[in-house]
Amino acid sequence: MPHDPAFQPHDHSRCRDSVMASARRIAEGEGLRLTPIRLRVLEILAESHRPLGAYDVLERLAEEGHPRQPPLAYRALDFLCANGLAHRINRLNAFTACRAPGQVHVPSFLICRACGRVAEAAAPAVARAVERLAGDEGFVPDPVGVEALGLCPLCATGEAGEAGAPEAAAEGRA
Amino acid sequence: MPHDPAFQPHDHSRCRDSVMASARRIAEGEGLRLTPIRLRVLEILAESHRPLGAYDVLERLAEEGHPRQPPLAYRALDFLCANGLAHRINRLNAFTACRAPGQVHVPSFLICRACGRVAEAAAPAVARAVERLAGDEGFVPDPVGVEALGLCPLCATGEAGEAGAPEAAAEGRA
DNA sequence: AAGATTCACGATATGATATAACATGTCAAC
DNA sequence: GTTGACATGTTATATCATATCGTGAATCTT
Repeated sequence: MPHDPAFQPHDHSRCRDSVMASARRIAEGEGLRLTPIRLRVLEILAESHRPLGAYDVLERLAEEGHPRQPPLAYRALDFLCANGLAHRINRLNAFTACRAPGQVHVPSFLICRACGRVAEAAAPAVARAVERLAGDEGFVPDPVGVEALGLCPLCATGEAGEAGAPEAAAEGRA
Repeated sequence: MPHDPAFQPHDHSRCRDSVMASARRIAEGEGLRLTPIRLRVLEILAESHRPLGAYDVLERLAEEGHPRQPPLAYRALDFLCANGLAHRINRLNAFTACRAPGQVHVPSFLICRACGRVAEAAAPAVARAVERLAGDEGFVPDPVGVEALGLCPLCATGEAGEAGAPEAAAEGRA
């Protein structure tokens, strides 16, 4: 049972640092321009295992002295998503840092509807199942991920209280 | 190769009628109140194989003399979705009539990014793959469907022109 | 180094999607 | 015929996203 760190207590600063290090490495390799704002936005996303809305990100930026203008956040988020450093979760209109940049290209998400945390996983079996389904219809699918709502291990067992884990209040959108 | 009707030329009035008949049957069976507005909204959705935004629906209602107030559309859409007569496609912020009400409870969608048409299919293999993935994490998923973007048979082969099928202009959002 | 090019960012405005809140109407049960 | 449940009317606002144009900094070219 390889519990995803997102659903276990752990040291956030470590996974944030790991995300940032990967991002820098990848940006270097691909010649991406990781400007201060883009870096900071990625860091903001990486500091939480809960997806953040564009306006949540904007709010943080504003607190740090940036102008409170939506394009500021959307541009950075679009850039990060386009380059595989972050993902958009349509179901939530929200964004999350990619936890395995450069590796997982078609992420699936497990979204806890109680505490809001999200785990990212490669799900080749899901993609295969979709391709089989699509093939029957003559449909040619782009790479497919899935956004699965449900209960994370902590909330399912009530260990952490379903209303939200201790870190909930401090960590982004409820 | 059981091509989905959504991706083949066919008589829309027939599938609309079939959807409406099923809806009435189900509503009767479950004691749902299919009011005129709800019926009309379902019919509007059923007349197209392209999903419609809430404001598209609202526009049609307005043309028919209803007030142009968002809650009018959202209430009907929410009702239809809650009772399995329509589905929301998060990826598009749009709605589509359920093509198999009472049968498919966890629909997957094949969304053509060229012509905008959407086919609905049961995809138990997808759900199983997600459940397996989730199980590894101790995550308990709600029933899962997938919203797969790609090219439908017509657009993939260029048979119908990728800019949109003949019916495109007449039928809802581009 | 000067000029050209590219692209990130600043700034304003607006568009698109969705819901809160409260009032009114309708119908059926009792 | 009153009550209660629920659908709808109405106003206002919240939330999410993009168009557009100007400015400035970095890089490229010569």
